[in-house]
This record gives sequence, structure tokens and C-alpha cells, in this order.
Amino acid sequence: MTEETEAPSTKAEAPRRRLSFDDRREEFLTKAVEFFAQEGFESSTRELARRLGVTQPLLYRYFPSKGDLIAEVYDAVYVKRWREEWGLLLTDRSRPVRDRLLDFYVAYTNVVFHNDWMRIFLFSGLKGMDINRRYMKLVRARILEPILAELRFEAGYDDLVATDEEVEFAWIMHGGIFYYGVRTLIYEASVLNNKHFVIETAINSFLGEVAKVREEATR
Amino acid sequence: MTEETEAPSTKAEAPRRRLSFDDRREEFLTKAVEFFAQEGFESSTRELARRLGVTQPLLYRYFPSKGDLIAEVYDAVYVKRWREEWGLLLTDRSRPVRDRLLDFYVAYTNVVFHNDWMRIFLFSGLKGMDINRRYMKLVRARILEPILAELRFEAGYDDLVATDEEVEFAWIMHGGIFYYGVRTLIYEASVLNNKHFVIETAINSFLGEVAKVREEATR
DNA sequence: ATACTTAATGATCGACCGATAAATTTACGC
DNA sequence: GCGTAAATTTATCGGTCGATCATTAAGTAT
Repeated sequence: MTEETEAPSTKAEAPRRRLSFDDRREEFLTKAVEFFAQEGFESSTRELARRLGVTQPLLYRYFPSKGDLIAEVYDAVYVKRWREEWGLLLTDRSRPVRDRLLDFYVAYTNVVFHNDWMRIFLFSGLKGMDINRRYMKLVRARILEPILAELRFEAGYDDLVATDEEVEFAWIMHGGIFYYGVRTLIYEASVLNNKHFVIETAINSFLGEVAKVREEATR
Repeated sequence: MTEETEAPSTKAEAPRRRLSFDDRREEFLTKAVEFFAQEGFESSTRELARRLGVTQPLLYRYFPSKGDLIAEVYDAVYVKRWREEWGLLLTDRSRPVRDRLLDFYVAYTNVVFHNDWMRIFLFSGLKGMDINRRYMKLVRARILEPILAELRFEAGYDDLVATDEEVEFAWIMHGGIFYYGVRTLIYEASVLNNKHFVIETAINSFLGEVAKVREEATR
């Protein structure tokens, strides 16, 4: 038995099932997301193929290189999982900002608090990927600054553009919530398995102090 | 030129400097910390040796295996950089808790907000290292719970043991501050380069809401 | 200077990596 | 059923990895 490549899938006989190009490609990409999320991007294409039950060269029929596959993994996580309706949730002025904040962070963490998303975010951040920095700018422009603008509007301000201090404070709240996800999903070290409590408390704590930060910075 | 191993250090001639066992070992370990912090633990011992200006097999005279070297890297970061006096800072009842909190987080972040520390913490967390989980328990037992106990004492409580809700809220504050470090050091995406503002605002925001969390949980 | 100790290098092994090309098998149109 | 295009595997290449071992050279004691 010359064993250069791995035995495809199950026990004795490999049924060698055949899929259409698009289906196979989607299957590979989906599995690649969870594989690289779990094992890191340094893990081998051979191991990925083994878990897919196919041989390693087959991957190269669907993706020109490992780097291209990883780029599509980034895209599947960072871009495709972003929900445009999040912006609408935050700017619906028929409701109190506090309610909007709660609903937004529940919706947002429903997407972001998953092993795949979290781990790929951290891995790509450590690799210094540009897509990571662009994502941080997106969070600031589409989440934090709108939140602060809505709070200014509700407080009767004419100028709705937040100061750097306000943005930084919004990052603190956002980070507090985000770090809860890291603790539960990555470090498996959350004391209270209650996402809603965390979101609500973080928001209350933020709202209780944001006026003071705004006034001191605007002064 | 048979080029299996790398040319040691500078241009033409390698002076092949000789160090005592202890000095060499310390030099290797120090460089290994910043090397693995920057490049990740999957990076090669050959590249590490190249940056040290020595040959790769020499590393194996000082560390039995790559894994042993990495274990010492963890120890140098997680264990050796922990300051026992942090506990004293938090429990000095001659000063208001707010002042103690400020001073503690300035001191704590002076150690933790460094590229080496941050990156090794994140890398080891993603690898699921046990030392990482133990560190989280240490933070809870030696930082968060003492903080909450001091706050209960100052508020006149007899029972100084915090509820899970209080601990979770303390984690939110801690995470907000920690994530500022991640943003500045890893993602290079902080809007305001002012650590003291972040610490002070996070603490104010925490202190403004902690009584409510405590009362609602104790009720 | 000579002998001895040991830091440090040179060479190399087996395993694994990303990637390519040729051979093989499956599915589908006719 | 049959031919053909495409999906999949087999085989393999050059490079890199962690680790081992024999050799070389630098420091030290005599």
C-alpha cells in the first residue's frame, strides 16, 4: 500500500461521491472556515482535505492556492456575515436609544459570538491582516459613531458628531461586551452564562456615564 | 558554498562569540519571547536561530525541544511578570477604592500593555493552553473578586463575597480596559492614545452602576 | 605550549508542507 | 450502451520542519 495520499473517507470502501463544481466548492469553503478557525491558518491543506474526505490535490481544482482559499475564508466571515439591517436598528428614531442598543447588540452578538467568527477574527488580527483593520473602522463608522450620534440627538444636541473621547468610551462598552464573547468561546471562562445580562449591564453602565464624557470633552 | 545552515551573523566573518551557559540561555529565552510573540508559535526554530545569529542545532543544547522552549516562554510572560504587590494596592483600606482601582489598573496595564505580553496571551489562548485558563482564574481570584469585596466593604456590607453577577460586571469593565490594549497594540486602531482616560472612564462607568448590579443580584 | 572541556557548527535524517501533472473514474448527453 | 468532458485520485517534486550526531574551535587550567 503506497500511502502518499490519505484514504478518502469512511472505513472500508470510499464511495467517492461526485458533486457539481459549485456544490463542491461551497462544501470546501464552509469546511475550510471551521477548520482554519479551529486549527489556525498554519494548518495544512492535507489535514483539511482529510477532514473533507477527499484528497489534497482536489482542493487545488477549486482554489488556486492556499492563500486564495484563506482569502475566501476571510470574505465568508468578515463580509458575508455583516448585516446591513444593523444600521437601521440603531437609527430608528421611533424608539428610545436604549432599546435600540439592546436589540442591536443582541442581533450583533448572535452573529459574532460563534467559534468560527471569533477565532478567525483573532487569528487574522494577530497576522496583521488589513481586512482586520478595515473591520475595526467599519465598527467605528457603522456602529459606534451612529450610536453616539443618536445619543446626541436624543440629548438635544445640534452637532451630532462625536468627539474622540466619546468614541473611545463607546469602544470601552463594545470591548466589554466583545470580551465576554472571547471569555465564553475562546477561554471557556465565563462565570455567568447569560449574554443578555452582560449586554444590558454594559449598556446601562455606558449610558449612565456617556453624558458626562460628552460634556467634559465638548467643554 | 554548501548552504545547509545559515551564515551566523554579520557580513563576511562570523566571530563565533562564546557565552557562558547561563548567559546564552537567557539570551535565547529573551529573544524567543519576542520572536514567538511576533511570529506565532508555528514559526520555525531555524528562523529564531537566524535572528539570534547562531545555528539552529545550538538551540537544542539549551532546550530539549521546541515545546520546552515555548513552555519557558509562557512562564516568562505569565508567571514572571505577575506582580504580587498588585494585591496590596487593591486592599489598602486607608484609601478610597476608586483611587486604588485607578492606581492598580495603571500599574497592571504598565505590565500587560506590551506587544510581547498581549500577543503571547492571544496566541496561547487560541491554542487552548491550560496556562491561559489558569491565568483567567487568577485574574478573577486576585483582582476582580478583591475589588468587589472592597466595594462591598466600603458600602457597609457584612458579606464580602460577590455574586456571579457582580463578577461578570467586573469582567465587563476589565474587558473594556483590556480591549483598549488589544486595539492599540494588536489592531493599531485606537482613536485616542490616552490610556489614563480609558482607565478612568471605564472605572467611573463601572462604579456608577455596580451598586445597582449588587443590589439586584443580592435581592 | 599542551591537554582538556565544552560552546558552537556542519551535515544529515525522516516527516511534512504547498503545489503540479499524469492517470483514473464517474456522470451525463446522445 | 457509448463516448466524452469533468471530477477525483495517484504519484511526485522541491522546500522546510524538528531533531540528532559527529566534528570543530574557543576558552581554561596546567
